[in-house]
Amino acid sequence: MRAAPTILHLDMDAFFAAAEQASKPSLRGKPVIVGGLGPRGVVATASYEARRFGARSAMPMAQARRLCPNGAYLVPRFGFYRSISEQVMELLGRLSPLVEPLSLDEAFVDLEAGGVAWDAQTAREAGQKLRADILATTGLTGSVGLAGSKMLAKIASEEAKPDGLVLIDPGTERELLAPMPVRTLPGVGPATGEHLRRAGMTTVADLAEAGEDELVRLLGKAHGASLHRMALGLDDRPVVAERDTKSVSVEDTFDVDLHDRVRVTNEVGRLADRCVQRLRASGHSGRTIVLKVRRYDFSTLTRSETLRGPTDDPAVVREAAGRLLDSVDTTGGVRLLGVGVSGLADFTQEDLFAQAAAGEQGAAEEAAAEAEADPAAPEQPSAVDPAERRWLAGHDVHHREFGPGWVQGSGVGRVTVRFETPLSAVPGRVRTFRMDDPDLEPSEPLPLVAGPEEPQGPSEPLPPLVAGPGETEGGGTGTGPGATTGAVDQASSSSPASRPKSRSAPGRGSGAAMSRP
DNA sequence: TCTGGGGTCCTACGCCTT
DNA sequence: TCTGAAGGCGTAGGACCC
Repeated sequence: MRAAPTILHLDMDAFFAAAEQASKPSLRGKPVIVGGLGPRGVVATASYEARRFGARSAMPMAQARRLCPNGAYLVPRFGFYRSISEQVMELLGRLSPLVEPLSLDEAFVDLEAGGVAWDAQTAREAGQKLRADILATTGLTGSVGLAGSKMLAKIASEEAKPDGLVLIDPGTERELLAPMPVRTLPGVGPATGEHLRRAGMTTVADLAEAGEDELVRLLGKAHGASLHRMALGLDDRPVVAERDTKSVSVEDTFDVDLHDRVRVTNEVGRLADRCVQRLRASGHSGRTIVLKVRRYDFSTLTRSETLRGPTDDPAVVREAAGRLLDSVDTTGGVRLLGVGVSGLADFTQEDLFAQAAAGEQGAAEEAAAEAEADPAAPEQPSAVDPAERRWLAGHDVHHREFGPGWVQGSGVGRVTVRFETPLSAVPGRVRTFRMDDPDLEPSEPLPLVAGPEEPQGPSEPLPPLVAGPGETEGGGTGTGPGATTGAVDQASSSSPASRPKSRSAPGRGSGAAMSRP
């Protein structure tokens, strides 16, 4: 196989954290951790500075705080990240009609289909231009992998991180893959990795040598066969521009386990309503209702029910979810509940039987439920006082007197704001206000880079502020109940050039198969 | 002070139909 | 008419990914 390396994989570097650093000059060069800040939150993204302390994605937030006590801890702002992602995807769309987004910060592009690359040289040029365009448009860096297949392009972009480009020369794939750990291959997670390790296979070469039959015996037909092909460097999966949604679901983990059955029932109803809202927003209806329950001991079970026809009726979904809940024992406590709909259709085929079952509860109840459903709630599942909910760590605000800034911390009736914008040359000043200060309002994120005709942001620190009661220089009100972020000023800065992420030695120095420009 | 949220895919099993 | 095989469907759970 000597396919030209015209499959491009783009991976934005520490995307959420990098976006926050670009948005907040005072956080640049400092450890930033984005994720759930509740007692059961986990890390979504850690900046490279934070990774030097050991913070990693999917790590419990409490553990990250122990490892990196001086980091800045922020809640995700998905709307903000989505707007940046759209800019990036638009740049990818200029390269080819075949763009396959994997998430907000990752995508495959078939450069050959777009006619912008046909060999290693032209692919490399397209990749370099893309990285420059992304930096100019968003102010953020992305890493690019180029290879003849999706699997290898992804491995290449991983090797390129951060802020690099790696191209895998055709014909070198097997030699390159051989010494790599089995976990390098897509589809090999902790469980499969351990399974293979017990069978004596730790490298990709071990998988290739084991043969397809042995892998099928160990892992099953589909997984075993595909893994063997991957181990040989064979991957002919095409770049697919559009994928149909298969299911829609919502779930909440509660800060404290729920024991009250009535509360559990109410939460399931609330989740069902939220699920239907998203189902409708996506233009779908669905036949199969799924209830997910994670119990106090982290054991998870699902129950599902398939209706006679697809529905997007909240009352029908609520009823089905309620019936499913009836078959689940929740004594002992529930830490997570979820409601999903699968078996999607593009239209609503009214299920007369289900409608009839809904009975007279009908419209009034539905209207009440929809009114209750809080569109702002999804990113903040736990019930908090509305006055506090407005001041989530990291979110943008505007003060009538002091201008734009962001919430550095909140708690005990106060909110601490740092007044700076993405274009500020130096970190801005910090000031603390009462949570109900009428001059302070939430605001939309500001652009990360100056547009051609946009006015520059303050290039100097804001004028000295008269120190008022509660003013802090040190940052967040990280103590007391409800505190949502920690101070960052004491954090040691780190070199942006550092490469904190551990890199697998195999593959590097195993011949010149990979090349960084 | 362990372990989020939103997905996809695969496997296994029982039941039902052909 | 009975029986067994094959296959589709519904259900439940596990693994993986970002």
